[in-house]
Amino acid sequence: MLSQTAIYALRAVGFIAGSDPTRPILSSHLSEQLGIPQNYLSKIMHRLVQAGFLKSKRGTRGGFVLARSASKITIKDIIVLFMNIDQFEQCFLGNVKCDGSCGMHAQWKPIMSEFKSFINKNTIDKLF
Amino acid sequence: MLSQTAIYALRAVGFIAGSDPTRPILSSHLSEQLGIPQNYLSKIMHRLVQAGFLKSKRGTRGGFVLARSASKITIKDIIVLFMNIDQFEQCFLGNVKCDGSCGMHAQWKPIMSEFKSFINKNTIDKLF
DNA sequence: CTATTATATGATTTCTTCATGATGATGTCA
DNA sequence: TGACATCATCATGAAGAAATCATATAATAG
Repeated sequence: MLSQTAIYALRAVGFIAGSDPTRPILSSHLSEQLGIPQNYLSKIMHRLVQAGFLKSKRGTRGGFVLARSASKITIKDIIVLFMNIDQFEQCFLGNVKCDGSCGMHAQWKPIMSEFKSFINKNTIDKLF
Repeated sequence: MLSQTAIYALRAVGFIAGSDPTRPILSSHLSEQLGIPQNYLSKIMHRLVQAGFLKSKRGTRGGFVLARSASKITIKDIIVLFMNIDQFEQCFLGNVKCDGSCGMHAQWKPIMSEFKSFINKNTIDKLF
């Protein structure tokens, strides 16, 4: 459902959201606590900074902090950075523009609606 | 959600289930109609034969037919052949053995339950 | 028996995702 | 200033999924 990378990103952001906001979190600390390969995580963090969800600070007492309130960042915001969200619009057998004629449509649509609503309404302060 | 290969397999099986059962379906015909690379499909078909869902016949008037009634083959039966179904048991952030303590568990579980029930109760005669 | 029609299958290539290692750049503090 | 801490970036590699190529094998028709 989610790519490994998206999962890593959500875990990392969630961890930061659950920490003392006055203390930057080290990339190495995240890596250790969450079991994410350090260098790989480093790139993920960088993308999160560039996208404006985190702020990074180098040097002593550096690390990562949230760039905005955790309750203002949805799970979906993070997911779209790391995976193609079009797949959530597809019908069961991968048809992007299913007009409802496929036999599964009526049953499949509500399941995906639930999922989309789930990632849309939940913010990262609920992750931990 | 589903791997490309699983989607191909379901489309192929669904197509056969919707065809005249007295006439074997050619692999080349499936490939054309469903837009699946021929040689790749050939291997998928072979796995379906080995697993007992299809019967194959070579030579003139050969092709593939269902080995048993379409209403006796669930979508899940096909899926498990082509992807690891464990991922459907995971909690939202990939934790296989989430004890319910994660913040998302209560919301996530019913969504996955719906999905699992969906693939379990629907048979391939409903695919077309 | 042989030409034709099909499926079967192994080897190889390509693409993407995930991961690692080494090095560069920058901020802090004594 | 200089040592160190920390993020940033580059370049490479490993693994799996997807796709392709080439060829083998089998059944049928005539």
